[in-house]
Amino acid sequence: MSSAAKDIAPSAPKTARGARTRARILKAAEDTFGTLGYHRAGISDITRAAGVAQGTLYCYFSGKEEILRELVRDMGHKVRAHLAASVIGARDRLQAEELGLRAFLEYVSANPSLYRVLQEAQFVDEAIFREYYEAFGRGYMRMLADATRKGEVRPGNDEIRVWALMGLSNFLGLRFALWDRDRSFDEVVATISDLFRNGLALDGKEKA
Amino acid sequence: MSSAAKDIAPSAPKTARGARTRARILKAAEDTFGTLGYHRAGISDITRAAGVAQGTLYCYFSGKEEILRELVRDMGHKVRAHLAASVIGARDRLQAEELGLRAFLEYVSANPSLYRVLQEAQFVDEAIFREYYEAFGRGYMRMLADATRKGEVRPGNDEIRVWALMGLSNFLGLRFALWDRDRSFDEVVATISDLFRNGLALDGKEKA
DNA sequence: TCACAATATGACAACTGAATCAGGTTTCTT
DNA sequence: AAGAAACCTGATTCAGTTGTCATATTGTGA
Repeated sequence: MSSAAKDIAPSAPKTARGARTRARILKAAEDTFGTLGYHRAGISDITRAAGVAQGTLYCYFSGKEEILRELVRDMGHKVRAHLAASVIGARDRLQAEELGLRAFLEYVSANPSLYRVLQEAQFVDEAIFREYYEAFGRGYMRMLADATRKGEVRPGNDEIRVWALMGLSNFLGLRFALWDRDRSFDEVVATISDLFRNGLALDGKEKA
Repeated sequence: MSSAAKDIAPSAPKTARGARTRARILKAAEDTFGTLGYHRAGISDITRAAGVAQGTLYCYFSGKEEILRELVRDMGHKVRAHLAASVIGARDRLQAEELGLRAFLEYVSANPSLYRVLQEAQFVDEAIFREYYEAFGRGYMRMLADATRKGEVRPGNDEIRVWALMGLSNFLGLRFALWDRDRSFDEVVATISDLFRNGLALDGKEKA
């Protein structure tokens, strides 16, 4: 595991051309991982899709794993930006949840590759996977705490809630955005909104 | 892809010894996949752990993938049995959810390997992965429908709810049972129970 | 225009790990 | 105890992969 040159990341591109090539490789890797999966995808599949030679890939990445890490980091930024933009102007936390869930479903639907890449990263480099969800969770917890202070949300253990909410979104995205779009996003959002507003139980709140 | 002998599953063991060996291989594969992951685990790792030769594995399985499939099927039965047993005697659906979530967390904690195997199966054979959750979901939907009829649960789109609930459990298991046991299961169950009984919102039900 | 630094090439050496199969061992039956 | 059937072995094969490197190309500043 202490090989000589393997872990040393190649230097960053120094010209615009290099930056462009690096980006092309990254995009090609995203597509290739997305369709073939991380393990089935070979370096040659990626470079062929990018239209570069095998060796070129190693000018910018130390190997397949580093590409995956880069992709996951990238995805973290993009998803968070997309969701953050989507909830601007929400009246309250509950409406923000609706907007956020819809935006997430739309994002997954439009970016199936990145979604798969993230899930597969769990088994390639668990640290980067955890980092993604922990970063996501931190932001989410801050929003819940704010909402609680404003009296929009009942007090509770927000860390647990946040993991529950992330899991919920994750599976809804998998089932209703990635696998089969046999339910409208409206329907999904409405159902979950009802859960957040009223719970599952039929009888009223225990404490008003 | 139409190779001659590859897809033909080897015959089932015909003696007790064969059955024992097959079981040993399966158990070794579970452990090996659990610690190394499906892809990092080699056939030789599995056979070494089982204390058999490489070739022996092919007496009972057509290859690595079939072992994974077998393991996922196995896990489906075991988890469902464990959860079904855990909710016997529940007063109502809400209490059943509490008991079920706790049993799930306990199961994950006690069987980290099988949990990881299931998640990785998503990228090795998506069909078997879907099958697992769809089977799970069907049973779950039936229970929700019953509970709705009994007036324990508000009417709603149970298919969507079930996927949300499965995702929620999945992430809570990952974070609080598999990764870090830094919160008691009591705390997790109580938080989710509150969500199911009262929702997230502070103000009361829209319709009493 | 020339020099030279960055970028790109692609054949290939080195390696990996799944699957095979000819032959040995154990267990059962009569 | 002999014979047969089931079971097990593990060195070897082989298809496929990664990462290397000597060489070629491109673009830029003096």
